[in-house]
Amino acid sequence: MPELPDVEIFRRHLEDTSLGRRIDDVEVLDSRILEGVSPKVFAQRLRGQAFVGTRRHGKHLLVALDGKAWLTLHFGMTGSLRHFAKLDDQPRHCRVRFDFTEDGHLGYVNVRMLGHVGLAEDPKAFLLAEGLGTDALDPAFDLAAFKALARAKARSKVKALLMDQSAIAGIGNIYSDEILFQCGLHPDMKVGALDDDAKRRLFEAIKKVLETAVEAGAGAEIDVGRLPKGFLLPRRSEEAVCPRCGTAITRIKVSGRHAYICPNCQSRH
DNA sequence: ACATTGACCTGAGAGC
DNA sequence: TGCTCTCAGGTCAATG
Repeated sequence: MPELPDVEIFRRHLEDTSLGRRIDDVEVLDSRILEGVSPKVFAQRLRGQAFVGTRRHGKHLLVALDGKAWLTLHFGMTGSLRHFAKLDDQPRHCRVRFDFTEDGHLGYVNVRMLGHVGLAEDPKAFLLAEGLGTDALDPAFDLAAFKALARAKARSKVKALLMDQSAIAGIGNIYSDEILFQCGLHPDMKVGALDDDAKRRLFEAIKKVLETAVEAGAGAEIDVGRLPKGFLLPRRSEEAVCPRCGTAITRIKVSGRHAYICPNCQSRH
């Protein structure tokens, strides 16, 4: 679930429900999710602080506290964020719970525990240490920047480049498939084999697909029913057919991950 | 410099 | 009902 669009939606959910709220207490329900800090210190540092701002970079969410620290959140494959009113409503697999002095609780939920929650002094230094490339939706990431990346990563497969967080931050398995489907490129292609027009189409698909997915997530999560009809995303199965040409969708393995493609629409040229 | 594999975790769903 | 197997939207380390 949590690729850039999902994390952006979590960010907005936090802004809508929890910004300006003061933390009365913090409950760490599973300490394995914490990175670089003990539950005791984590709770001590947060108690009495308020959430005053948010920042997303790729799949990472950072939350500013009115002290100088930042809360850092990464969601792995199954993480999410949910505000709830009463303790009775605490979602399953809630690993960290922020209890506000008023207006309920914010839960960091994560089934598979692949993800981390921590504290950072300085967001820039934190992102640098994580080794992340530019955020895929950052306006500074433009066609020229993408072409420069493509030159540097000419020997990678296109799907691997899209998912490489040190190159472009925010795209994972699902959205890399969607982007490649939308611009008609085969995931197995070498980046170096893309001509100028293919690079431009790929770059435009990155922006378009991610923006469209964020728009489809006005609620707390992406509603696949609100995605355009031409999206592959709701059709990730081998029983599905291409929304464009009706050819059977197939599953192949690329760079160690399963990719769903339309063998008719996605060419190697 | 790249791809591949397995490990980290838990739960859902399929098949028996 | 319950067992076993496979799979999953992320990342990291080890290996080829």
